[in-house]
Amino acid sequence: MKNKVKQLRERLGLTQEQLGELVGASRQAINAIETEKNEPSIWLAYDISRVFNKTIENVFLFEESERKSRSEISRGYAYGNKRD
Amino acid sequence: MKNKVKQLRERLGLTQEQLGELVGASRQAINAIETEKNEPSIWLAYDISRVFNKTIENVFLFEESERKSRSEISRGYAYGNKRD
DNA sequence: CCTGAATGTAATGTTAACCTTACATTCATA
DNA sequence: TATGAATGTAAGGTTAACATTACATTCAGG
Repeated sequence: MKNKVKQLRERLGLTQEQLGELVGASRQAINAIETEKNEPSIWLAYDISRVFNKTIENVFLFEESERKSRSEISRGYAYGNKRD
Repeated sequence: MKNKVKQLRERLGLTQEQLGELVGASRQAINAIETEKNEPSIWLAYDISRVFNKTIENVFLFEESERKSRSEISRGYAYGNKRD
């Protein structure tokens, strides 16, 4: 899954290890996400996005990404729904 | 993790099974999320939120939730960051 | 060129989110 | 009250996201 973690981390002058400490994850877990080898758990995605003061959707780019091991999923069932 | 899936699903008149079909998950997976037995993967959380035309953070309530098996994590490192 | 810090990656093990199957319970309605 | 649909839940299996440890590579400073 594409994401902006590396870019945002470097903007804050953090190493992978420092970011890992901030979110309670290992350096390797951060690295695997940045290099798109792993997809983060929802909590790790949330914690990372909080470090950057962004939403999950603004750090992890679902639209531009491909799902690893599943086929096509319908999008936008509630297209008329105007609530956030 | 607390979430609004049941409430939003019923608002659309969907069954757990129908929502599962829309997002490519089993009925039991939807049920486990609604009853807070499982935390969704990031993709399942995303797909569910798209059905409801909402953001992940508006369907899954991290702030009000407790993490299942981890301790305290620092929040808001980049507190001065005004970008979304 | 050294040297250390940062990064990339591999191996191995654990755990939880999924799956399928199956059965019990709740609930609306005929 | 019967009956079917929806929901809740349990058991057993698979898989991927983690952890830890270890080693190789890259890169900036002295």
